[in-house]
Parts: sequence; structure tokens; C-alpha cells
Amino acid sequence: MNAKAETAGPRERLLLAAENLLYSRGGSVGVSALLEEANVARRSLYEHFGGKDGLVAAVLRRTADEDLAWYESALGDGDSPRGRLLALFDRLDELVSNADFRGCRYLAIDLAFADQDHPAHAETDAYRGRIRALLVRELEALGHARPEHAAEQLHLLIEGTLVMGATQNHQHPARVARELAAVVLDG
Amino acid sequence: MNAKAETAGPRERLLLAAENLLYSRGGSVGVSALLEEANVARRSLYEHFGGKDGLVAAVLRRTADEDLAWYESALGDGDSPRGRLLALFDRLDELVSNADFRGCRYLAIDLAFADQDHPAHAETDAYRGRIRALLVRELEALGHARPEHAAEQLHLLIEGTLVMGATQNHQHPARVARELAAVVLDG
DNA sequence: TTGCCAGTAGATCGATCGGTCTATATGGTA
DNA sequence: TACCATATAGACCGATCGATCTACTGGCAA
Repeated sequence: MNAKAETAGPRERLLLAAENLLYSRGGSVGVSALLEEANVARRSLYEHFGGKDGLVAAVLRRTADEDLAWYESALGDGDSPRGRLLALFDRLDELVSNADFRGCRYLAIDLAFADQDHPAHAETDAYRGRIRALLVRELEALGHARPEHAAEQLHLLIEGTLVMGATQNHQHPARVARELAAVVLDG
Repeated sequence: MNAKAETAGPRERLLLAAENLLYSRGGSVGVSALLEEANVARRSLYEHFGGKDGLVAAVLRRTADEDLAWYESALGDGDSPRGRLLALFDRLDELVSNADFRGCRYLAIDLAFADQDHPAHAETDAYRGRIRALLVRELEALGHARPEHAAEQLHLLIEGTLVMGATQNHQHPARVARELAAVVLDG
């Protein structure tokens, strides 16, 4: 797939393969498919991650860092606090307009693993907490009167955008959400 | 489970059991679990629905009618067009606050069956089209200047509410969404 | 009474699941 | 050189998947 994937060790190759296949094929993707995509021996998966559950959790722990970094960069720089948050929805518009966008990875994983004890759920919870904290931080920088409340509103708009983008991607839900986000910021 | 389920025929019992188990256990629920819950012979499932895929699609065709009726009743009666749409979010607050609320059934099914040719996807598409039509109709009754645009905004708020309710149900996303819905109606 | 048919019960099929196992190869280090 | 950790390749395990099959039962209509 890329040069890094070919030279990296089996652990890294497995993480990359699982990151891709879990997203494109869903949580029901089989272990054999992951091994084939990663070009890794079956035993290596269980040595490094203990099993499929551990691999899934490890993937989410990694993508959480990546996705948080994406949100940070999507906020732009130098703009006003208000412009930063609005710019986020411009980047979301690009994201969900991509042909292979398939919705929020963390929601899909939560729905795929019905068992509440699955280690993936702890990772998705932590991810959402970090997203929320990021929004609160920006709203406080903006001097918003109710940063926690506004963060929940923005979070709902983001999640709604991702769902609409996954199910009706011919529209532009991020633009629709951006208008409402502007109301939140000024409220 | 209820009196109707015990006296009804195998087709009806299968639909009821699948409606419940597909929601509570997800699309990966096994055929044997469905048969046991419905107290139906294995052969009957394939006689009536041709297979698991057909049963899933039939369940969605039924729940679409039920859920559309729920939205119609949630709109209330006698109120103003504006009050009707706001009342919908009050009912959504009750819905997502329920302890066994697990999110939007149609989104979960879409994510569970990655194969684009699965007959369930046609049902979920049709369902969303009917929801959208309902919102447009109400917005036109309200005399909204941009009913299609506002319907997309309300739809996004509804989907966002369902996601937030499924993943962070200790909060009240429907109340948060209701405030933004009011903005949409007055915009 | 006879025949039909929808239903039940459950064995069985091939495929696939996640996971464990043995055997072998390789590369770095004592 | 000898050793050991880490990797690969792939057979193998029991369990479960969706689906097909035979055998039997009960009720209803001709």
C-alpha cells in the first residue's frame, strides 16, 4: 500500500491493515483477511495483541490520536476563535464529500460489538471525551458564556454531519451544520 | 413475550422476534437465535422470507411504517405547525432517555451489512426519504421560506440526537437539538 | 376417509469464525 | 559458533455461521 507498510514490522503492518479494513469492511472483518492484508503470520497477531479484540482496541487508540490531530489541524491557525470553529465545518465538508467516506469509525465499532465489555468501547468513550474537551477549550477561548452547553451542541452537529455524510453523501451536511454552528457560537 | 406473539403464525412471530433481536443484538445475530426467540421451525424462515437477508428486509419494511407513524403522532395535534415540530423533539427526548435505547435501527443495519447489494439498504434509503418528506410537508405547512433546506437541517439534528442518545445517554441531546430546531424554524 | 399442506423437530452440509499448535527460518548477540 | 528471540507458514481445533434436507404431525377441505 505504501512504502512504510512494507518496511515496518508485523505489529505496525497489522495496525495499518486493521485500520483500513475495520473501516471499509466493518467490525465483522475476519482475522484471516487482516493477516492477508498485513502480510503477517497468524501467530504474530496473538503475540502482539492477544487476539482480535486487542487489535481492535489498539487500532482505536492509535486512530484517536490521529483523528484528534486532524481536528486540531482542521481548526486552522491565526484565525479568530470563532473562525477556527467554523473552519472545522469546512474541513468536515471535504471529509464527508470523499467518495470512500463511510461515517464515524467509533460509532460503527460501538454498533458492531454489542458486548458492553468489549475493550473497544472504552476507547470510543475516551475518544468522545477528548473531542468534547477540544470543543470546550475552543469555546472558552472564544469567551462563550456557556462553553459546556455549546460544546454539546457542536458535538451533536458534528455527529449529525458524519451520519448524514455516510448515508446521503450526495448532499453537503457539513454546510448545513455550519450554519447552525454559527448560531451556537453567537448564542 | 406478549399475547399476540403466542397466538400469531410463524411469519408474524418471526417478524416480531427479528425486530427485537436485530435491534438489541445487532445485525450479526444468528439465525438460530431468531428461531429460538420466535419459537419457529428453521424451515419456516426460509419458506416465508427466503433467508436471513429477506427477513431483515421485511423487518425494516414493517418498522418503517411503525416509525413513520411514531413521527406522525410525535408531531402532536391541534398545535401550530411550529409547535408540532418542536413537540417532536420533546418526544425524542423521551425516546433516547429510555434505558434500552440503542440508536437508530436503520443506521445500525446499514453499518452492519457492508455489502452494498444487501436488500436492507434499499429499505433504509426509502425510510430516510419518507422522514425527509414528512419534514418538508410540515415546514411547508409552517410557511417556511426554504422547506427543503430546513428539512435537511432538522434531519441532521434528529440523526445527531439519535447518535448522541445512543453513545452518551446520560445527557439530553434532544433538548440541545430542540434549541437549534427552533432557530431553523424561525430562520 | 383421503389427500394435501403448512408447520415442527432436528440432523446435516460446507464454509468460516477466532484461536492454538508445530515446524521452520532469520537475524542479532553472547 | 552457539544461542535465543522473533518472525513466517500453515495445519488444526471446536464452535458457529446460513442454508438445505428428511421425517413427522396436525388440521382442513374435497
